[in-house]
Amino acid sequence: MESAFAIIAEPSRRAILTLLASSEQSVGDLEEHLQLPQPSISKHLRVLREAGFVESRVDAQRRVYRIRPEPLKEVDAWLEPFRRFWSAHVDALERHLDRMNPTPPRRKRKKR
Amino acid sequence: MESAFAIIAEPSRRAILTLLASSEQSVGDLEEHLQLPQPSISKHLRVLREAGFVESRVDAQRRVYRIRPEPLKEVDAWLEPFRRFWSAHVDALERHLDRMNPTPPRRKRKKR
DNA sequence: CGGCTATATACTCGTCCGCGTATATAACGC
DNA sequence: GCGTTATATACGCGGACGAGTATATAGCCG
Repeated sequence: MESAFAIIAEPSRRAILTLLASSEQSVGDLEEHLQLPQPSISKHLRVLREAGFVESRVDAQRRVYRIRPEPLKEVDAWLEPFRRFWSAHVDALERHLDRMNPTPPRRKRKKR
Repeated sequence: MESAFAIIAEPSRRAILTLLASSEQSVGDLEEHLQLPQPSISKHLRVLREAGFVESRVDAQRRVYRIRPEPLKEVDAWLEPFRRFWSAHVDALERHLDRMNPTPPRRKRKKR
């Protein structure tokens, strides 16, 4: 298990991260919100922790987990080359679309 | 194979997408750039196509593939709640960091 | 100390998926 | 039509990983 992408491929882990995005949570909190068996939560948290997505603080018997942004930043950075396909000026996208569907200007429609 | 996240968990598929981000490419082009066996490329392209990441155009015997942005937009959108952890004003992040590491102001260091 | 709560780990099982190899389909040029 | 090129599909294998169950660890309170 290496890349940040493989980590967030798991739906439960994404759910955990989304919950932690709003505020830090204990394992019990997560268990309650996600309706998942506790060992499952702990296991996912371990994966997330070892990959640097989260870190934990000790509060008595509880372990409170919080987000660490670095790996997600990495994902965000990977998306960069693709943003031109939707963001900002639609021109680039349209040119791209046009190139693949030549839209013959002023000509008898051949097929559909 | 459902979520966009699962699709881009695969390194070869990310490589394909990155190549296609710069310009459309035939299967042979991809094969050459990525140094992967052709059946592997075709199989990954199939997955990407069925998940809506790419679409193909026919050019004689060649199939030329190009990016379709929608699924990546979805990933981009999912990242939104996390951007506050790094982007824009660092204040939010710092407050977050402070909360977990109280930084007792002016006190004898206990541990570490 | 003893029981309770909170969390982590161990282990087995079934499944999914990428890889490699072989083969099928299809369009080109002669 | 035939050989060749370009791409897709079929199949079997092995490894990885998530789910579930059981158990271990650790800190709390009385």
